Amino acid sequence: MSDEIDVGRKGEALGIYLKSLRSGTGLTLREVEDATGKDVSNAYLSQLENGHIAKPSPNVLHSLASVYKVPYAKLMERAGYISPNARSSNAAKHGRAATFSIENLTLDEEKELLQYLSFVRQKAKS
Amino acid sequence: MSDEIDVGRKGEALGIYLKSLRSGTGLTLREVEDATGKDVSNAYLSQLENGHIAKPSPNVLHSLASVYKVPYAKLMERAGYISPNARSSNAAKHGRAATFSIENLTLDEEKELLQYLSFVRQKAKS
DNA sequence: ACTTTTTGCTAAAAACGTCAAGCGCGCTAA
DNA sequence: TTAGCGCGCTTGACGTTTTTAGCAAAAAGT
Repeated sequence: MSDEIDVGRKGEALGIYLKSLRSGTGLTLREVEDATGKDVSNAYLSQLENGHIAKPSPNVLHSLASVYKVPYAKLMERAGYISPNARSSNAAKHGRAATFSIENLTLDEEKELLQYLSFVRQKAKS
Repeated sequence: MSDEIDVGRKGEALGIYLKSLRSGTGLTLREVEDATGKDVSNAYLSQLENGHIAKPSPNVLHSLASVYKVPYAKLMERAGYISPNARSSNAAKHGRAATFSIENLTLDEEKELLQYLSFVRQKAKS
């Protein structure tokens, strides 16, 4: 269909956002690579910023989010992992069986989880 | 498009749990396959995690339980083999600060939370 | 000027997760 | 029994992500 070198399109929004974040800090690609502890290579980050990757893995997004100091969920949203107004058709609650594997949480994990939950629910309101 | 996730239905709870367990260890599908001694193929594990398998065989669950170092009965329970209340005291498995107020989660919220937890845990490694 | 280093970037290969197709085994019905 | 269906499970792909190795141009020394 149509042409060929139609860059990203999907990852374009994410890419531009990432690029703006980086230039906001003045860091180079390799400096960001180091800042993530080699979690994200400079080459890969370049592909990311230019929209060549549609859906980077959440791990990558998490690393970048902490480097740029933006909420992880924001990057997740731009990458299309969570729909901005994902009020699930499935409004049914099943409160009782929520005794999930959310035992064995560290304090930090619990904190981050609740933070993330509030984000999700805030989204759902809209 | 359409990252709609209404798959499985039955194996959904088990699948998400398995997925969170795996990314908790940072292993890949093929690495888990090797870890089980080729007991569980990577493709099958993928189907498992995505809820495409209603009732995996107990020996598969047993292999995975030993790889992930979780009680075998727990996986059996999630797979629907044994009733949830047929377990010993729920007092404290690991004594962590685990109080989590997730009484009224929707199914989708619960799913997203567990996924997010996976990422957090994988990130926290090393 | 001429090196040397650093920057952003890219092509190719590797690794990843998942899908499609099929095999095998237990079931159920006649 | 035998024929068929259903479903767990494997194998072999396919498309995407991520790594590796390096490129040309700009920057910085000398």
